[in-house]
Amino acid sequence: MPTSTFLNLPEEKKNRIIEASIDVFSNEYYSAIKLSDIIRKAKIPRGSFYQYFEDKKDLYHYVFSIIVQEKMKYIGDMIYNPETTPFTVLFRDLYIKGLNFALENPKYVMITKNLIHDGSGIYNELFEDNIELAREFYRGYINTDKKLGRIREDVDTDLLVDFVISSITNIAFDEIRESNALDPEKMLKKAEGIISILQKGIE
Amino acid sequence: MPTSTFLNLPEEKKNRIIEASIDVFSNEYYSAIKLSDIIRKAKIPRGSFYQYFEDKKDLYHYVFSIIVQEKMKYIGDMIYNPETTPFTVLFRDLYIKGLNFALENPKYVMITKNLIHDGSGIYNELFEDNIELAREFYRGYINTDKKLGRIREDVDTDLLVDFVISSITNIAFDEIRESNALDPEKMLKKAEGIISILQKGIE
DNA sequence: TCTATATGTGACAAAGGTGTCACATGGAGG
DNA sequence: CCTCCATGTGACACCTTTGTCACATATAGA
Repeated sequence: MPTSTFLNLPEEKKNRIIEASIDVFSNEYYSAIKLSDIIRKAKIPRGSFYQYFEDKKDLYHYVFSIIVQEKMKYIGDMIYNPETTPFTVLFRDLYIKGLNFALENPKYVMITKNLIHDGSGIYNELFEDNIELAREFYRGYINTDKKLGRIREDVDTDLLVDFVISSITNIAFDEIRESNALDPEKMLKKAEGIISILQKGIE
Repeated sequence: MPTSTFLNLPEEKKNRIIEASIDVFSNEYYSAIKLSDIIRKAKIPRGSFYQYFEDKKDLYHYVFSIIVQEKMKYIGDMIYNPETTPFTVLFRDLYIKGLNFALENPKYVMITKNLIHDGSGIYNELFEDNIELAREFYRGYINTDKKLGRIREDVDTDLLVDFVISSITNIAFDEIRESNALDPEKMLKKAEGIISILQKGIE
């Protein structure tokens, strides 16, 4: 948690620090991030930083929470009735929504990517809870679909959940790994292909 | 590439260095690996190391190539006729084979995991070519299956290939992330679930 | 104006790693 | 027994980063 000293800072200075952090975070994976770079970019003295945050991790948690909030705000207005909305439709809409958010905030995508591709375990620290929530969320829709006969009863719910989460995560990263940018059309096509396989199988 | 000095070393000493490297590589992601640790474990003087290898990356490439060779030897005897072997069967067998290799060599799994979860780009450096080969390999089977009517013509081949590769990779890592060990039964069940979804879809 | 408290500042010690180099050792051949 | 070359050795100089601390500055209230 940032100190109250930080929170009371003039907006301009706070933003300078947050922007600099986002910049650096999006260019380096977590373990490789150097406070010195952030301090230089934000143009604050070293001593000041330690008056605002405990250390790198503290800063990271804070900045990341800002990003999560923004994404929540963005996705938040999607409320579907499980009874009337099949899981595949929800998945598709959520995917497109996430895709748009990613396109509007490419740096956030890079940050998440750099976070996942870090060996230090910070990823689990930040995501464990969120992922469990997401799982729960999807499980509800899948189970409703099963009851309504929209999904075969013998499909393993947890497996499907994992599959969906990992697909949604990986499409963007594969895309970035290959071209270092997001091509929305390509990604959408990919997502639709996966949904189609999901629905009908390959046989 | 190791120097000839290294290659001419008595087996015992060479192995000590390789074993120490494997040990360290399996406990740290690439960027966090310290030569000092390897040197200490292998009980060789610092100066000697630099007589054998250029640097950490040189050593890593070498040790990794040994692992790849071993895996090739292990998997190598699987030759199937695409005409008579459906893709799903191949996939399943290959998966089980890979699973057994992983169970027999847990350290190698950790090394690969630490490699993937590293932000430095070493992963692409080591794998790019291999992955393209694997893609080509799968594509052949899928296309044959399409011709023989075993897979729907409108399934996107490249997508299916990516999907299969990422599944095969991720099952093990998900498993490790959760329990830090491999539970073969669980993993096999998961793979079969995915194959079943692949075949019939969820509807 | 003075004082107390909060905040700003950057030099610095400490930590921890890397690659090198001058010197040591060993064995083969004259 | 001597020489030469390959190999062994570890102290060390160098670099980079971190977190701290003594001191500077600003602001508000007495």
